[in-house]
Amino acid sequence: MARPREFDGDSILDKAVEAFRGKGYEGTSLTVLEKATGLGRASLYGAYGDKRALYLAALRRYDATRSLRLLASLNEARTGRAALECLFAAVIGESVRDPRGCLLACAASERAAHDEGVARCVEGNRRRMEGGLAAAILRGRADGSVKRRGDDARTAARFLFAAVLGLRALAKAGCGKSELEGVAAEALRTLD
Amino acid sequence: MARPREFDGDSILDKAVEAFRGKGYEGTSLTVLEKATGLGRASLYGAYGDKRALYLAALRRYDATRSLRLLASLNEARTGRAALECLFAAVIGESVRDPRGCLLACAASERAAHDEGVARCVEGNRRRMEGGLAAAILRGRADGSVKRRGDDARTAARFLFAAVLGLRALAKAGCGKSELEGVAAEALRTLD
DNA sequence: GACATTATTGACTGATCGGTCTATAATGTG
DNA sequence: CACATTATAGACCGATCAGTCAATAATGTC
Repeated sequence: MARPREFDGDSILDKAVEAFRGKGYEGTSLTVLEKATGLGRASLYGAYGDKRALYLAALRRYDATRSLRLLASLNEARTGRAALECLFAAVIGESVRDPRGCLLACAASERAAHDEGVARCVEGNRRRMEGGLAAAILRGRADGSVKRRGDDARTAARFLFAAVLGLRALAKAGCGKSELEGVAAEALRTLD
Repeated sequence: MARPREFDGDSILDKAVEAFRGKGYEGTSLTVLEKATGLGRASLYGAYGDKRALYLAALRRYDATRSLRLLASLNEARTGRAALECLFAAVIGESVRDPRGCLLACAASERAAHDEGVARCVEGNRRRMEGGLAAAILRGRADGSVKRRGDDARTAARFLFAAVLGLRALAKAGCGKSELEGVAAEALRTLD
């Protein structure tokens, strides 16, 4: 047998995520990634291949942890409507707290147009988010907390996802918490 | 007197905009910018100072032309409501046509968090857009094409701007035209 | 404990980065 | 036409980029 890895792959990816969130793909050098992860360059290359692969792995890890946690929280609230309100509140809190924003959103903006792997990851995240939001809307219709039944839940869910992305972008454009809350309230009003 | 410039500043900035839209600030080298603008490096430095200043000038130029044109078109439609519908249709067409997306949105995502000048430009654009959208909403209320009067026009306008940003982000996440149109329709429904 | 195998470290590579410098060209003024 | 001034072109700069390599360290198997 050979010498075993000295690190845990996921915790390294979590550190890489934090590094990439700071300055994006092009703006984050391997020297920075070495310092952030505490690993030598050759270890990173041995484990992930090259910078692009490391970025993709970090992106998938980010998607797997943060976005799934967001979706899981949808099932904790008492009603479908309350779940959606919680999600918007969480997104706003996050956006206000950390000006670097969502790695998936940054990846979409910076790289989706010319990196197939990033595009696929971003699209997969969108579909999963839409699915979770649609489920919450259907639950709300069933428990009476979501009155509107006019259009199909998938479109309504896609609209809410657009609102989430819009909120994140607004935060980058200097909107404060109370303004974001007003926008979220307006978006949620479409459920009435 | 001295030797005159051989180029027109604005048309150079337009070319720089196209270059930066391709790969962002960090991903666009001065060699690429030389090729895109047709100018030598020293000319670019003489005219704009450094890369960051050139980027900022290109961003302001982009804001001054494209965003103002978008706002001006708001005044051409017959009703306030029609103006807003046109604007959403224009944004969707643009997003579907060009996968690189809006330079202001990219700048916000990539650089607003650590570049004061970019942050100011992005915020200024947001305020101007919100102002234009609020005016269209008020016009719609006056001509009867916008029924809803519940909340203040500024918040409604900010919501619509978030929807525009959300649509652009959705396009990057692989949404097709018809899906974007569904989302835009949902957003405009808040005016009823 | 010798061996095969893999991880780690840190020096090293050529390429490219943003930015500068020098030499030359082009202008209006006197 | 000489001059002061500024623009242009292209060579050049040190720094940094992503990626590689050779030497060493750590493991399980036999």
